[in-house]
Amino acid sequence: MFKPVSSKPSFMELEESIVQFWREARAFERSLELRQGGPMFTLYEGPPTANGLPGVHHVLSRVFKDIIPRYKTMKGFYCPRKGGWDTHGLPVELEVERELGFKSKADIEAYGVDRFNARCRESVFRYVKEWETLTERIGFWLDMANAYVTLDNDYIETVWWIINQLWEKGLVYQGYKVTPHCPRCGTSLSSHEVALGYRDDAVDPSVYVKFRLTGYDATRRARRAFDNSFDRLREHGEPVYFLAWTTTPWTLPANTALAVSPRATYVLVEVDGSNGRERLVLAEARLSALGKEYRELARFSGAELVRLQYEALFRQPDANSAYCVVAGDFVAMDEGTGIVHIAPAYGEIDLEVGRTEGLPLVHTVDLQGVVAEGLPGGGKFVKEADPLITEDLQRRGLLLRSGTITHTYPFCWRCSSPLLYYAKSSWYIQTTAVKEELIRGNEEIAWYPEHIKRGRFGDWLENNVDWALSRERYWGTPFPVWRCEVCGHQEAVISRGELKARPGVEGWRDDLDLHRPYIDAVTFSCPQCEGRMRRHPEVIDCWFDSGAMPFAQFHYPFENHTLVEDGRFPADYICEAVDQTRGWFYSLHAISTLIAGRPSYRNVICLGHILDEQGEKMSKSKGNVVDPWQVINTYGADALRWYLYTASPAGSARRFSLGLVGEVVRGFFLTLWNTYSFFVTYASIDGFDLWVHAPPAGPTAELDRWVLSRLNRLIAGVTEDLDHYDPTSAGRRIQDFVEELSNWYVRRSRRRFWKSENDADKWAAYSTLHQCLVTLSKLMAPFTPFLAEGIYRNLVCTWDSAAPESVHWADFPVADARLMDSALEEGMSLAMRASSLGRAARAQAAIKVRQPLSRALVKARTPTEREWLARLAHVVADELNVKEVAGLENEEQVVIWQIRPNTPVLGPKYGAKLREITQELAARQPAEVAALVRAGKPVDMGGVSLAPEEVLVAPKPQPGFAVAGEGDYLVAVSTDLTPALQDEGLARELVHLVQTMRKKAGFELTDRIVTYYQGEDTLRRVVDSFASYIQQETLSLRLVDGEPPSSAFIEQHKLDGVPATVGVVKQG
RNA sequence: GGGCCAUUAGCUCAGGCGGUUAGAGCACGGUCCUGAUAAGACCGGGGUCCCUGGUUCGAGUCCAGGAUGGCCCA
Repeated sequence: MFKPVSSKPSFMELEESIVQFWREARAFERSLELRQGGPMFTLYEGPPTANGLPGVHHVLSRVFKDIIPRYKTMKGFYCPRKGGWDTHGLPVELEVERELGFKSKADIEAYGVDRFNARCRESVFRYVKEWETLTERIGFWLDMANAYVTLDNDYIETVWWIINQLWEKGLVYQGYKVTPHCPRCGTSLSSHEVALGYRDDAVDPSVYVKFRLTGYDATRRARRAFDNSFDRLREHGEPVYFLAWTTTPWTLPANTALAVSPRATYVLVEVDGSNGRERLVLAEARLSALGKEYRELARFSGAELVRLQYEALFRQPDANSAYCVVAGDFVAMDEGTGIVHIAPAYGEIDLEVGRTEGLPLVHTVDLQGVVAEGLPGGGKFVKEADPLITEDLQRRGLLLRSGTITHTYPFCWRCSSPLLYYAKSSWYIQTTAVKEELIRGNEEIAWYPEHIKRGRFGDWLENNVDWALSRERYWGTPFPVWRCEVCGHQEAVISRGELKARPGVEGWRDDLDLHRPYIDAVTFSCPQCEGRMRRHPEVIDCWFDSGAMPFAQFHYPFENHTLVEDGRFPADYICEAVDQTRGWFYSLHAISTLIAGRPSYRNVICLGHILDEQGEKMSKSKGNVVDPWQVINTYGADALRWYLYTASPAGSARRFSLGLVGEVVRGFFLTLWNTYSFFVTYASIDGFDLWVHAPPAGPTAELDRWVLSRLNRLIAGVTEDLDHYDPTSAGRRIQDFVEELSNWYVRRSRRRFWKSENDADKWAAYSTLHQCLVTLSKLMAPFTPFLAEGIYRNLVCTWDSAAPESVHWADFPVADARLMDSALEEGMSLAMRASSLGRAARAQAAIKVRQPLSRALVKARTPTEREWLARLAHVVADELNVKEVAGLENEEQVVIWQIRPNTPVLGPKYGAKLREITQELAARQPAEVAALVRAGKPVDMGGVSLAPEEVLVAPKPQPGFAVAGEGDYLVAVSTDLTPALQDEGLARELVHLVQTMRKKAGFELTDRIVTYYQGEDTLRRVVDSFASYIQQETLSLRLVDGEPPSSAFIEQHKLDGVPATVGVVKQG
């Protein structure tokens, strides 16, 4: 019937055999086919890049992606899951560059863009086999055979279509913007890339520079208001300098303005300088920046300084432009001098100021970060030029002081070059145009954990800036805008077909790879003049690729144009780690809002990161990465999955180590497995047959009704949790149930399984346990698909040929409210507590449980509890090995309250009087004092009133009892041993001994034996009076008083001090 | 510098709306139980509930400020 189950399972072997079964049975495909026609449930796979090996953090997101569709499938949904691979982007290029030993873009050009991109294309699938193997082994059901690939021409074509749509709406523009630029990689970095490279310990120069006051811009200066500030500044002597501060001296040659806070107070001070006394202007709040003594000469508001002019630090080609002071609300008073140096080419705010003030934009550094010739440090990289520029200023007396500062500064996350904020022309998508829609759409998305919605993601949307789309690189989706080299006319191409059909097209082939350099060669005639249209050479941000996947994975709208109507858009569920808030979560949201005007996903689990044992982020550079295979090969994929689901909530960072996964196996899997193995073993021995023995009308035994009530409550709880995308709570519930099932239901039911009569009660027990285990396998199927499958197939498919062959094809259990009985559950919980306290009482009296006792008394709190106690008395009696369980009305029956003064408290308070109080207290009626104290009332002692905490009350068992209490509960066991009880104890001792010997002798569970014994009269008497009990328990056909044959397994023992020789012999 | 999250026993984590003596598992020590169990039961040691202040009759829980860590943004 059931296949035998080892009590020492190898989860690895089980899992591998199930991988095999799934392959042969096409289990995943069938699970889809069976639900075809059901409501659609869509998962979007956030595509990984296969140019590196998968780590534990990838397993984390993959198993969380897996569990929800598995659950939904069992709930009747049709859940196709299309895989995907992300293949473009700077990281890929950098990896290849490193392999080739390249140092700059020039190396790539020299090597050949075609060869370079070919290597990129190869590298992104380098580990695809490893990814596929691991994906299958961890039980992530995903259609990898039809995975989308971002480098496919079809995929690129959809991206082109999207950009064309935005182009037509006027949302794509080219603008000057200051972007974080990597001088080595030669490209701008997206904000999410910049975020990867901040360092808190960047050491940079800190220089205080003097700008010499020369005059004021009379043309634009309001005549009456401030016309005397120039004179007032000069009246104490010249020269006068504005003092500004910077950490990037290399930007000083590009300075075209100084900014002050219009509302702040500025002061003119006199200090000792390199050339004697000199006069400086700076904010009053920043006087400490001088670092030396000063004498205040005059005060000005910031507004009074506006439009004053100063001498450029370095001679510039257009030095006739005004170098003047401007007002800026951004000027802060927590660092620097309150006067901010403005270089519009090298700062975001600077550029903005330049725009509003009409300042010239001067580039003094090229895109490789090399300073222009003719300037100090000319021909050198900016960081090498910094000290040379500083020295030059020093020599010319324009430096107040210089030093270094340790602060936070961004570096290129891949090559570690310091990023330069650099104004250059770039393509943008005007996402700010749909900011309100982005925010409104976010309201429709359910985030888990919820705080991400209004917090991290919501804030990000509130602070939305236009998406910098273009990258001056090679390996990426080519930017689909062509420009006429004669008249400058520009167009965004929609598709391959449209491009091919352009008049005068050259360089086109039907099998053209749309990547660079091939697409660069495609030109066509300008529709507006005689010129030729050439493509802008940029590629696009690879985040745009990933965000385009809802459409591009189906080559929409060129194919699958019904995907919105048929439910493939939007996704019901996506899941990635929290770092994707600004990555994929955003790119998906932005693109679908721009294109479809609505969000592309309804539910998101946003995972926390995996940390190592020390709580540090796992990273290759730290070398603390745990290889998932090590975990799988030690404990199995299900153990890893279970740990990831249940150890901490999905959104929390979780510490990870091999040992923690091991605890899952020991604490949970083995408990479940042993219950399962127990069932199979005994059901097989007894010939339990569900067709014949399952009770027709459901269980009647209290224990069965109890466990089924618990089971149905579990089903309801797990369903609710999973409906709310909370596998963690669901898993913990399951864990708690398994604990109860094993340590209460099975333990309490052992007698029922072992008894020799095959009555209805026995079959009910088997049937109930079977039902629990099968239901558990279904509940656990989304969590631990292998273990669940193994248990299910053995418990169901072995006898029911009509049942689904895989648990993953089965329906998820539905809770039956009629089977839930909360009163019974509470009653049983009381029985458990009484048993636990009773055992504690026995332990206190040092009487082992094997020794029967006459009775236990239990004090309950309410009449209802007393009633339940009466009904479940047999359970408690059996558990405690007592003949009778009765209610306890009056505690004094079993307990004497001992009263002591709390001397450490009373001593300091009453001093010498304490002796008197002690005597008086001893004279009082203990029960009366105890009642007062336990009720929290003071004890009045003629003149002195003792507070409850000043009197210690300790229960002491009455002679003949042992007690244990907790809260208002109290359990007492009678410790009086009658000769009859002692004999029975001895009988049980003997049974235990024989059982142990059977085990030692290596007998099978069902072997019948003959037991020989030799000893004193006591022994003989006990064996005689308990013969049938002993025979039944030990499966002894006969109990023989006499010497065992030499073939017997024989041991000498002392049973409660009574010497005995016992032998056991197997009987055929 | 700003935002979000976290901080409870050696470790991993629970602790709806504020309520009396703050819990579980693992680990540790002891005792017991066991013919399903690699398990289980009982007892014990182990706590500044991150800190400070506030609200309240009462704060692990609410509020403010701060510290530390993680993530994100600058």
